[in-house]
Amino acid sequence: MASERDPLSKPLTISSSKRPPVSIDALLDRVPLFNILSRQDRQRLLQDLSETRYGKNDFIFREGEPSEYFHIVKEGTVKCVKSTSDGKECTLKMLMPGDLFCCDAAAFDGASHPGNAQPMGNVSILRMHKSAYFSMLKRNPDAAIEVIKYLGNRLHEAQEKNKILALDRADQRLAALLTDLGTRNGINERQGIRLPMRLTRQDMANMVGATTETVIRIMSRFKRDRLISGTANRLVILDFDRLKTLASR
Amino acid sequence: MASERDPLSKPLTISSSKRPPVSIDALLDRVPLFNILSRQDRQRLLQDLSETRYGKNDFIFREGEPSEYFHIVKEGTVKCVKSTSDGKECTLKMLMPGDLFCCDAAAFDGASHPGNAQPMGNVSILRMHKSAYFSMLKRNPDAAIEVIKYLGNRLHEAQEKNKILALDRADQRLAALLTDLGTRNGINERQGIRLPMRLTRQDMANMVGATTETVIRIMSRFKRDRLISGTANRLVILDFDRLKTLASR
DNA sequence: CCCAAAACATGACATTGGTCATGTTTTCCC
DNA sequence: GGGAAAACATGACCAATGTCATGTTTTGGG
Repeated sequence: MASERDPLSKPLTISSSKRPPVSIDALLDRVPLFNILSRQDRQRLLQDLSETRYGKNDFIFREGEPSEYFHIVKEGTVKCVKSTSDGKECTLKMLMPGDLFCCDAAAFDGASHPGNAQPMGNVSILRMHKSAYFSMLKRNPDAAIEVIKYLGNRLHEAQEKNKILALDRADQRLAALLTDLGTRNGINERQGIRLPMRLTRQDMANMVGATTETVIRIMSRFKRDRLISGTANRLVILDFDRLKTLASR
Repeated sequence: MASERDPLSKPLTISSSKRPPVSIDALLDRVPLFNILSRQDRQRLLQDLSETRYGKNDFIFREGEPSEYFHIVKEGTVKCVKSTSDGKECTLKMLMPGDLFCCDAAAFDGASHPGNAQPMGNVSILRMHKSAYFSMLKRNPDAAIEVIKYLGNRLHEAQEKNKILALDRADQRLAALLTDLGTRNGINERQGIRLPMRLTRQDMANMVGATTETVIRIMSRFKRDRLISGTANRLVILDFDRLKTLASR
């Protein structure tokens, strides 16, 4: 189920140590929002985009900071995180190359970021000031409609996750996370579907609303049952179908 | 905190038995999306909008049905529900007069509804075929930007709810629900803030991801602690601040 | 106004998952 | 390649919440 994504996601994924250079043009080609722009508008756009690199412990932005820019992930993985005063964290979404963020309301009125954006490893981000973004949308109703579609999809995702958090057990939530990541980003290998991003038990715990210990216990069970293998750096789904069945009861 | 909403929400809220007639124009005045349209476009819009009434046990649409229309709540309350094969339900959102739904991707490509839309009592819904909606957005980039803002807000709401479901205890989730409803829709009265919609323990359970019994127990405790009073038909928040503190630890 | 249905309530018990403690393995950086 | 830090692992215990059973109160339609 992930095979049709391979040729696209491979060159944009940060691999172990060496990272092939990615042109901005090659990225924009893959993003529907930019594909529909006229040649002229797309040239103008390139003027307004700037690229920034971040490392493991940086913040792209923090919760509460004013939201001034529209962002696109160019390389690497970015996580959207909310945290509580007592140190607990909840990872809302992992953004992959081509994903947009802050394409919404906060970019227009004076609102602030509702959560942190943090790199998972080395990432490269394109950004554009909201005024340039805003005027691009005004010139291109079709682009605005692409943003509406994108936001609609993100909303449905968030609502689906709501349902899972509200109704499912921890093992089902974890199975849903793994099959989702496998479907979106997995790379087919002989043994199964490999997840291309580093993902610790702690990372998973933050994504499914459970403690690290609980996730470790469940992953140990999954490993005993030959559903998965490996740890953070090399996580492979051995039996996608059985995992999927567990997730959707 | 709810006082500034009173003059607006009162005439549009379905009251106990008699419901004052509401003109479509009066509703559209309050919806940012329509306020920015030219007089001419707004006239055209009125041609394309049709009104439908639904009662307690109807479905406005069901999960899986093709998504053909853009909707606006005119009167009453609509709930967005997802359910599982084994009969459990999760209420994602309560929509009030002026709220939009299906303003997203599903309205453009051939996608289907990701959940049910069900009335909570008698409601009146305006709808517009996606082709008319689509062309209105193309003619009015500003309208498209309003939709982007609206969807952005809905996404933030959904993400905030994600965080609450992932990290908070049932009593905190319930306190968060009550203060949220109180802030958005509450009506100030002598004893406290009354919630204007009928809301059973079961309804609340479906909104916070808990069982009816758990919600009954927590509500009994809240009642003993003089945080709230009343049941479904007349629910009053007696101590908003304490409830808010409980919610946000 | 009456009565059936829905909503609310409460207890006993089972299960899930959190907490804390302690130990092993893996990773990664110098 | 060696050592500290991070990640993984497991047990004991307990708090939170689900499940099931049973009973009372409230509501709303005829």
